[in-house]
Amino acid sequence: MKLIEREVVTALRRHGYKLTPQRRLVIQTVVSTQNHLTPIALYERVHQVYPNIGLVTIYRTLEILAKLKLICEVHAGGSCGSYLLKRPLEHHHHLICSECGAVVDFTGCDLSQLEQRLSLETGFEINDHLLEFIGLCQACQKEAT
Amino acid sequence: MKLIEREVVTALRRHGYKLTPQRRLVIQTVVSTQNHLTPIALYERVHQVYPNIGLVTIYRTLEILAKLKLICEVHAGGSCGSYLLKRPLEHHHHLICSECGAVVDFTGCDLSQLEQRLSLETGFEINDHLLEFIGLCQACQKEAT
DNA sequence: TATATAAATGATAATATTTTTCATTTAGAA
DNA sequence: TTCTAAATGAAAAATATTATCATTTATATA
Repeated sequence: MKLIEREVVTALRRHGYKLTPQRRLVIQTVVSTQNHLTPIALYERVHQVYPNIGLVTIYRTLEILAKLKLICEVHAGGSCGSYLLKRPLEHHHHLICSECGAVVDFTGCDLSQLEQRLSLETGFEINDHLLEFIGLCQACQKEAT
Repeated sequence: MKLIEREVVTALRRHGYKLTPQRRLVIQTVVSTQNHLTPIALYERVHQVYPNIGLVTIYRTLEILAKLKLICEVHAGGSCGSYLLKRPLEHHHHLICSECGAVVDFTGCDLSQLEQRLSLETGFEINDHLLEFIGLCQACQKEAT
């Protein structure tokens, strides 16, 4: 089992959730893809290994993983409602390929200065932000030629 | 008619779309709110003035306005599928109140340096980005006390 | 290891959202 | 004013998500 998979499993159990074969499979599938997946895409993959699984179980598992902040939702390029493993641990953002859905994480974007400026200018109490870049990954650039 | 409303109307006609009373009302409604609106919220408002309008017309009008880039979609804080007038003209971003849905536009965030860095590091060809801040507007902060 | 129990599952139905279809109406050009 | 392509609204269809509930199962504990 991958280290990161074990971390997810551990987090689940620490919060009192049972580790069923279905959940294990969903986690394995999410861990082993770099792409963002919709619940249905995830279902299709898991279904091939475990044909008896219900789509509801996917939704429920995603809900738990989201609550525990083990996955992130992506939005850019019409991808709302797609999820992606949150490769721990720090605050990070995503660079998304509009063609194949591959996601690269990045850190080191300091928005705090901007945040402070906006707070001052608008009086908002800023709690969170959403930053995504969208483009073509190297592989998809080559294919496009 | 507000200046900005006229601009939207003009853009519609320039692209060969007819200006129906329904479309005019949808536009008026979008122009006159600072909040982001779901198709259904928009429908409810327009419906009060024009009870005969169909929800489909809302969807179709939003589709056109989005295609002409006259409105923006917002995402942060579970607001996917909500729209907002694109107050012209420059590239800008949004600061969204999670309580009341009010949106404040801001410019002057230069991501191009970061974009360049990411391009170099990852080989991505970056085409677009999504940046939103979410928080509480002044009014909602006061109410919360 | 066997048992008890609360939690999880999957089938089904219910809800919600968005799109399609199509007959009728209408904006705007001629 | 007339004509025609475009737009509308009603209805149905397609999608996506959530709720209900009887059955099964993971796991704590005897």
